[in-house]
Amino acid sequence: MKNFNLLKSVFDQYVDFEPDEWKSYRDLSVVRNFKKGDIITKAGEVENYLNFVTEGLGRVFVLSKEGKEYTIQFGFAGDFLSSYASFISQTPSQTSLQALSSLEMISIHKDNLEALYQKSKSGERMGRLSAEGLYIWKEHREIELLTKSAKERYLALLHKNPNLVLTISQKHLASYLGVTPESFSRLKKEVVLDKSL
Amino acid sequence: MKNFNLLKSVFDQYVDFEPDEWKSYRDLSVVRNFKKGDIITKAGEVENYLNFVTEGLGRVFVLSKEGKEYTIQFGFAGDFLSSYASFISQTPSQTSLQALSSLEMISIHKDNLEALYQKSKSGERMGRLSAEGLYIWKEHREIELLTKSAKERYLALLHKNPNLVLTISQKHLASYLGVTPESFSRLKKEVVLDKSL
DNA sequence: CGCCGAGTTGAACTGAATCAAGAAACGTGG
DNA sequence: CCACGTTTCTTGATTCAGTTCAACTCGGCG
Repeated sequence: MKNFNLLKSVFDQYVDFEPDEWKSYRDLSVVRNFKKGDIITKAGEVENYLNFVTEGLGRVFVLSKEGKEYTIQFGFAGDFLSSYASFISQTPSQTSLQALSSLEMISIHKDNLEALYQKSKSGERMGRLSAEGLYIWKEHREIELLTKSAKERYLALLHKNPNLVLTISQKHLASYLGVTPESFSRLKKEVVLDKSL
Repeated sequence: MKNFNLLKSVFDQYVDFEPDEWKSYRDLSVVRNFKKGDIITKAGEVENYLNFVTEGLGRVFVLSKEGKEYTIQFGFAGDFLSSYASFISQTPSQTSLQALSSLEMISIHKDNLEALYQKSKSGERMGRLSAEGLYIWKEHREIELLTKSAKERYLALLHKNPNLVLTISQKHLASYLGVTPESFSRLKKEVVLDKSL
C-alpha cells in the first residue's frame, strides 16, 4: 500500500530493517482515519499509540490553567505525531492530539512496539534514533522560546518552514508561537511593513 | 571506585547490563576533572563526550544574540550533563557546558559509545531510554515556558526542586527561568510576601 | 439569507526588560 | 586577618512587548 511505503522510506533513512522486522512492524500496526476537528487522544488519558501521519494534518496541544491552547507540534504526512511523552512514559498526557483536516495515520500500540523492541535490535535502534531526533527538536524549541521574541520566532518559522505558515490557520500558528491571535495579527503586519522598506 | 558505583546504580535502574557490557563502558570511559568556571564545551564546537557527573555542579547554557545567557540544564552528581543535542547529532553546539564548582565527570567518547551500541543490545536500549527521558524533560520545560509566567515557573521549581533553588546562585536561577536577575529579585520578594499572608 | 468562527483594529493595562545606582557578599593578595 | 576590587543582589524609574477587552469586518456554509 502506498501509505506504508511512505513509512518504509522514513525508516530506511535511519536503519536497515530485515524484511521480517519490517513485516512485524507492518503486521502489528493499524491504519486509522479521523475527520477534521476530532480529538484523538485527550489530555489526562494515556497515549497508547505511536502514530505516523500518511495523509492530512494534525497537531498536539496543551491547555493552560487559564483555558488557552498552546500547540506544541504540527504533523504532516511523513511525520510521527503522538502525545509522545505520555506514550513513552505510559502516564496520563498533558497534551491532546487533534486532527486539523481529515487525517490518516499508521498506528502501533505501545505493547506491540515493546514486543518489537525486545526481539529486534534494529527496532531498538530506530527507537533510540527517533527519540534523539525528537529531543533535538524540543531543545531547539526551548532555546527559541527562551531567547527570541514572538516576532523573531515568527520570522524563523517563516524562513524555515514557509509552507507550514501558509497551510495553518493564524489562530493555530499563534498558539504555536505562544501569543494571542490578536498579537499575531499585529506582528504579521509589522513583518510585512518591515519587508517593504 | 566510588564514582563508578554511582554510574552503575543509575544504569541498573534502566537495563540489565551483562558484566562484560558494563566492563566495556567502564574501559571506554575517562574520568575528567574541572574547576569552577571552566568552559568544558564551547558553543560552536562539537560535543564529543557524554558526561556523567560524579561530583560537583555544572550547567548547560546558550548565549542569545543580545549577549544574554540562558541556562537550559543544571547537573548534579548522578546526572548526565552534556551539550547533548550536539553530541547525538555531531554538529556544532548551540550550547556551552560549564563547571559551576569543582566538577568530576565520567565521560565516554561518541565513537566509543557508538561502538558499544553496535555490539550491545542493552547499550542500545539504555541509549533509547535515556533519550526518551530527556525528551520528556524538554517537553515539560517547553510547556512551562509556554503556559506559565516567570513567577509560576519559580514556584513550580521551588516546589519540585527546593534544593536546587538553595544551591544555585540567583543569577543562574534567573537565567534558567528566563528572566533578568533584576526581575528575579523582585519576583522572589513577591513570593515571600505572598506566603506571609 | 443570516449566522458564526476567523481575522483585524483600537485603547487601556500589565509583566518583565532596561538603565542606573547603591548595598551586600566574596575571594584574593598583601 | 584585614583591605581591596569584583561580582552579586537589590531597589527605583521608565519603557516596551504582549495581553485583554471590545467592536467591527469578512468569508464561508447551513
